[in-house]
Amino acid sequence: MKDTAGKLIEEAGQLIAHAGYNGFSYADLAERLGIRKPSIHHHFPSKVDLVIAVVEQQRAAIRSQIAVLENGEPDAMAQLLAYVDYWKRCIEDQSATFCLAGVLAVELPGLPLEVGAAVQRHFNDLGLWLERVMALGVEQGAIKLELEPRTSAQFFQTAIYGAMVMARAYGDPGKFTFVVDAFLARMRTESPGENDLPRRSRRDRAE
Amino acid sequence: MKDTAGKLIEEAGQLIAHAGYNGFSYADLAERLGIRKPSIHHHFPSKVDLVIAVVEQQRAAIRSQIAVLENGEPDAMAQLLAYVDYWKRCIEDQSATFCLAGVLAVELPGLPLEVGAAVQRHFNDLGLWLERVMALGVEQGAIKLELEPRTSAQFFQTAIYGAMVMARAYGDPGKFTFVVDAFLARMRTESPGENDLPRRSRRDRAE
DNA sequence: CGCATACGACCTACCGGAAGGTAGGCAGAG
DNA sequence: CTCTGCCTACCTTCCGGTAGGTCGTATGCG
Repeated sequence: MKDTAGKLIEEAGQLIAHAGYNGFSYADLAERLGIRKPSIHHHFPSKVDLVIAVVEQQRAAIRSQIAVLENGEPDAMAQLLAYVDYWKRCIEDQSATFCLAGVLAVELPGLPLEVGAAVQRHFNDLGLWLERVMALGVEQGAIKLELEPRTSAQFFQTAIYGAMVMARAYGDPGKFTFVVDAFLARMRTESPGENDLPRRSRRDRAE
Repeated sequence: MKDTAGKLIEEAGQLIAHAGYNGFSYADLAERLGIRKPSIHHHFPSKVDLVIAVVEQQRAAIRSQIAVLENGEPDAMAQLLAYVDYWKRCIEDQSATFCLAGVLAVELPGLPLEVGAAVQRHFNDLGLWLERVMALGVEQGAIKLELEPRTSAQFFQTAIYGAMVMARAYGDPGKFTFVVDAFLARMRTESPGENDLPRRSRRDRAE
């Protein structure tokens, strides 16, 4: 039910997550939408415009999701799990096997400057939110934190993106879940089972 | 003092690490070497051949470095630190701001199959070595390991590549060192100085 | 030794196709 | 009557790759 511009952003996002900025063309995109190549220019004058729109849309989506979590979910660990579960689902059901901003970040030195700037804004948003969640989690006693919230947040972000690289490199989506779960286990306070929080179930299924 | 084929592999490696497979061309490469574009085909018939050669050369270099470490350095933690220090130096002095196989891994779904296979071989080599080192480290009591060596190795690899993504995304090479050090700190046995094993010297120098 | 041959490394010139992008037109809805 | 959304036709530039030639050196051999 989306308009063409929206579909363009959506499809472009998938293509970027698949093979990066230089890995897709207006021709690919046009074919997916069932329109002609120059029609894309009507919505996005240049490829740079399009890709920036894609990143900014992703950023907006995440920001609004963060807002929902921060307003509706008081528990820090539950917020983190919601975020992690989102990516677990995306990666395991193949609907998105990598964060598109992550792909762009890796090829960032070769990207147009404005695209790079948008990517950095995305990472900043995410990093700042994680910092808030970490601080909250320590306060709540759900997260053990021998380090400062800032450090833990960066560490967590590293684990997420590193796990995506691993899943790609080994061609095994399960690797993401496996690695991220191992990380979460270490981050929790000791003996999480005896905590005040209900835990859904065991997912640690051997790989 | 390298021959042209060697220079091509070296320069291509830098270009790939910079912007990925689709982010460089034979024209770029020719300009760097000061030769004409078609001359490259004399050494590497196709771009796929060239890139595979680059990955395989990198892989061979790492394999031989691993062999040196495993024969000459009995201490597991010291082996890990040597590996980490290598990347710290490369990233902080900007001589290589990302593992080229890592860049290729991220865009793997859009790569020629043979290139993807070479990239996976590289990751396998690295993963298997890390597994051996982890097992050795636990045996030596230098690494605390509530998880199996296999899991810890994957976790470590995740941290390395995740930290590279972070350094790129935030445009800050220091982030790599920062995050990796935080990871190493968590991985070590508590108060490593009071262990049963003699440790050569303190290398934990704060960042 | 002199000389032919062969080969490696590079060159110029060129190809078909795909890249991102432009110009201008046409149909339908407000 | 205009504006939006799409079209066809076309442009320039760059892509990876080919064909074929030149030069220098190394080798084989009478």
